[in-house]
This record gives sequence, structure tokens and C-alpha cells, in this order.
Amino acid sequence: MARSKEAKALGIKMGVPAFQIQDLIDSGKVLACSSNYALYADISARVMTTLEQLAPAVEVYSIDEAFLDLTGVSNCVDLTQFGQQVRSTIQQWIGISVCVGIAPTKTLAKLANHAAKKWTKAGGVVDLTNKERQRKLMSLLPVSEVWGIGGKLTAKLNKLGINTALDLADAEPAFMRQQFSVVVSRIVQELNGESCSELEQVAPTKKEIVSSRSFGERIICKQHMQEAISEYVSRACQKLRKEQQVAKQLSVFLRTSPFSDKERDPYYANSISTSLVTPSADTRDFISLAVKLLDKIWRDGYRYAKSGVMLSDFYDGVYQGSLFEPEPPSYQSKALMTVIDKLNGSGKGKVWFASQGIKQDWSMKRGMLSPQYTTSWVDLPEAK
DNA sequence: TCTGGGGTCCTAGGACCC
DNA sequence: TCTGGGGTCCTAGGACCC
Repeated sequence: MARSKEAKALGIKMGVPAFQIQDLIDSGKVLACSSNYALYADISARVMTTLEQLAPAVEVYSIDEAFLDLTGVSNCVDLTQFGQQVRSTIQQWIGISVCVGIAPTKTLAKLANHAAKKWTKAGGVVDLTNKERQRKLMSLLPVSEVWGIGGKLTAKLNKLGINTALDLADAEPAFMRQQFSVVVSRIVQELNGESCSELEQVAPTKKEIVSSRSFGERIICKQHMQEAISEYVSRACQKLRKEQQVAKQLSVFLRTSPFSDKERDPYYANSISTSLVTPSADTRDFISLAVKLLDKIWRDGYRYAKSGVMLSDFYDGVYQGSLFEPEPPSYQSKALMTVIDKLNGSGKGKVWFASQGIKQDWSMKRGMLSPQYTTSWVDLPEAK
């Protein structure tokens, strides 16, 4: 799913299943690792904390990206110099290489960052404050590199003769609004240095929480599927409580593999959702509901490859109660969930609900997992 | 035999209100 | 021949992001 520059040079394409390049892996030329979410989250948190010490305002945009507000910084120091300082601090403190792009809007900053990554001569930092430099770079980049322009929009834009990022920047915003949507017209404005996207220092509260996984081995028995669904519900509810929210809506979905031979392994996918009468963050409420929903979409005789759950319709504690149903007592529920969350801490699996199963034979394969250097005691690196 | 796991925003259309 | 004018809420689907 993610490849180093060297792996790309070997011709390994995005999303190629490992078994298709097994020869390369066996040859020792390529090292492949299973996804290690705990490690990535921890390293990311260290980088973000460092950034917060270096800049007056930071928006953590994703696990490996952040926007920094440099208002005022340019009065004191050269911006490229500042970028270099960010780079070297993170390199020294955490050992992670980062690239820095500087520009008046987020969309331009993303392009600057792209340039910093691509042209190693830049030394990892590209300052795009200058209008002429913005236009020069945009003329060199295909429109598909612009943040918010994906495959479908690229095809439509190309038909209109818009091929480079600069072509898009020079398009008429009103025309783009009419041809596409307000999203595209904002992108045009951002490419012209007019900011349409504020820095979001506080992460907005989530609107939905999904927990899903592909199984290590196909599931053919309903009890295993119930275990998996219960496990996902439990994870989702844990996230929900961390957000300090309660949810009303639950969806359950499952599917067989879309890749296998349809003759031998027929395709089936389905999903179903329903609402609680009273919003909740209690794992038990959602597990019992989820098992009932599963009953309705489960079909015997299929080899299921993946399933998951989604929570939505969130409230922060204030919600419309039911006129007819009595309000369930919430105190005991909260106390129990708090104890469970504390026991489980950041790791998983100290206490769990019986319906989550004990062996979990179906769970994700991670045969090539890298050590969890910073989140697991047994994986702590040793200094000799 | 083997193919990831999360999210958000916008729009159109249906259903409803006065 | 011609059938108002102003709203809200919800959902599905499409597009995008990492």
C-alpha cells in the first residue's frame, strides 16, 4: 500500500498483493512489512508534538501531514531557513525525514510540498511565496497533482483542455462552479493565492466511526462472523467513548472477495442499518443490536472476506428522548465502560465481551509485522 | 491461496412544512 | 394556455482525501 522510492523504481505498483511479487521478496531485494498501526500512530504523535513546539499554530491534517500557520514568522526569519529548521529538528529528535512546502494557501502549500519531495535538489524545502515561482511550478505539474482533483475530475478537466495545474489556476471560477461544483471553484481560488480553507487547530468531532477488517481466513460459519462483528462493535464503541459522544445509528456490512473467481466463489455483499431508541456509547447495546442485524443479512454458503460496522448520528449528550420508552439508567453503564476502557488502556484484549470470541481464528494476518518499538514492552529496542 | 482501513464534503431528489 | 413562493430534513450516490 505504501512503497519507498526504491520500491517504486523496481516497478512495484500501488496496491499490488504481496504474493504477486513474491519472487522479488524472496530475492532479498525487497522488504515487505505488515501494517503496524500502533507504531505509526505513536511516531506520528511525536512528530506532531514537535511541530507544535516549532510553530504558533498547527493543524494535524492526517497521520503524516500537518499545516503550520507561519503568520508572523516571516517577519523574524527567512522562511526557507525556518523550513530547514523544522526538518532538522524532526530528523534529530525522532529520526523521521520530512519535507516542507511553504505557500499562501493550503492547496499551494501541498504543491510546494510535492515539489520538495520530488526535486531532491531543493533540500526538502520549497518556498512558494513568490507568485512567479507558483506559476512556474504549476505549469510543470499535471492537474491531477492538485489537492482535491482525483481521477474522475482529471478526466473531465482534460476534456475541457485543462491539463496542467496552471491551466486550472487560470480557469474562470464562475465557469468552474457551473461546470463542476463549489469544491472545484474553491480549488481555483486557492491556486490563485486566495485562501478558502481555514487552519483547523482543533480536530472537529467525528460524524461517523467505522471499524472493519479483512479476515485472515475466509469466514464460512456464522458464529465466527458474530465474533468478528462483536469485535468491531467493541472497537468502534471504544473510539466513540474516547470522542465523548453517544451514537444512535448502527450499520453492519459484510462481503465476499470481489477478486475471486465468481464461478467457484460467488459474490455476495450486503449491509443493513438501524437506530437505537436512545443514543448510547455502551458496547453491550450495540453488540446485541449488531447480532440481530447480522441475522438479517447473513447467507449460508458464501466465503466471506471482510465485514465491518459503522456508528453514526452522534450526540454529545444532549438529544431528543423517546416519548414512550423509559430512559435507560446511564450511570452503571458509564461506570462499567469506563472501567473496561481503563483496563484495556491503549492496547487491546485484557477484558472483552464473550461474543467477541476467544481464539479469533478469523482475525487479520500480519505475518510480516515490524516490531512495535515504542508501544510494546517486548519490542523495545536494545542498546548494546 | 493470497488483494487495506479509515474518513469528509457536496448535490440532487424526495418528502414534508406553512 | 397559464396552477405560488418560500423553506427544512433526510438519504443515496458520487467524488475526494490519507
